[in-house]
Amino acid sequence: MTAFVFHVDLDQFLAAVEVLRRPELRGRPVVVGGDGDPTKRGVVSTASYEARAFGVGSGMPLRTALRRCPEAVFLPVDAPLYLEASRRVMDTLRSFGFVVQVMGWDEAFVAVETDDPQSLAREIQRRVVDRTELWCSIGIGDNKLQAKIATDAGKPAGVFRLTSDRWAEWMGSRPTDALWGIGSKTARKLAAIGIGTVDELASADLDRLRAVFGPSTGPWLARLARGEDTSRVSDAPWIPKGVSRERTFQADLATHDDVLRELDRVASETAEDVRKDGRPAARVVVKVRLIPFITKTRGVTLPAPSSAPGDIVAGARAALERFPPIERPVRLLGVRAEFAEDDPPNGDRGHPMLNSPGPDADDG
DNA sequence: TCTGGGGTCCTAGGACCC
DNA sequence: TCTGGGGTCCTAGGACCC
Repeated sequence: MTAFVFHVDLDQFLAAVEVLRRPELRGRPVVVGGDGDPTKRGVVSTASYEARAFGVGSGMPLRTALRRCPEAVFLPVDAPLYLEASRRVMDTLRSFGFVVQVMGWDEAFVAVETDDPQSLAREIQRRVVDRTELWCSIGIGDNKLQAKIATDAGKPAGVFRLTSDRWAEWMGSRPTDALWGIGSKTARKLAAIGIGTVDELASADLDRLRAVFGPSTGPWLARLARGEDTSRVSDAPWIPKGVSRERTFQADLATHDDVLRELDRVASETAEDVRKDGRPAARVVVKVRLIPFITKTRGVTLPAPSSAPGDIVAGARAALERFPPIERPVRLLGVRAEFAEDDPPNGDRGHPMLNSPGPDADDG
């Protein structure tokens, strides 16, 4: 028996769940996002494959999606529905007896032991379809990073293996942002120092990377490019560090009174989440997005950690006063409450999503 | 094309201390 | 005159992910 990591990712998850509820939508372009009104501010959460054929994709403004595919069916995000479908999928994955790490509504890592990973992956897919009527794709890797990247190559409804023996051949000539953790900004920064491909990053000079990206991030980028990841698949319960609420307004806020009124509303929602959590908040951070899409944050540490809604709202007002005078229309307000740190800080910092042991924790 | 909402972690710079 | 050398904490911003 050999250990592998599987990455299981539901295909067009939100759209697929909507089609189960309304079978007449099958085969039609379906776009899930915002409150379902494509003339409002909002973005696409999931587009069905039929909609993708029109150039509609995740993260795209709904107004753009409407222009590209006027005949699409636009639906609001129905979180409770997807959460329930997700729970059934995750329960199905756990029914195999392996450790399952849930990564969101529609994906999970599974730590498996098998002599035939392809067959096991097909078996998992089959059981998920039988129990939930939802199709997933499965990436097979020696670690989470490899498995995560493998999944996309198998979509839809596929199985793809990207283990260490195949890494360099499959990834080497791809652009650096094909790696999980490198986005457009980092890719551009890498390109500026002559690193365009995964191969080039894998063999890049570490001191150079340290100088440009910092002592921790630099070497980590090189490890990513080599397909290295020592983090474990963990089913430990997730404990949020804070809670936040934010609102983009359909019409920008023009007056200070409007801003104050809406800030109180958003802060009250955050306060309600704090109350539900049960832990007191230690710090409150306000986010303001101005026209044209300029985002600033200011925060305050509360005099003492508190769960009282009045204290959260007062903290938000105090944070707002730390901004320079707001002289442009406001398109978004957000309020985040951070809980007091009970545990000592984790010295094993790694990738946000990989939860890896970090730069100093192993041989590198 | 005019860009949601909810998160996490890393980095840099200033304050402060010895 | 030309300004130590750390260490830690706090804050704002950047980047990324689902």
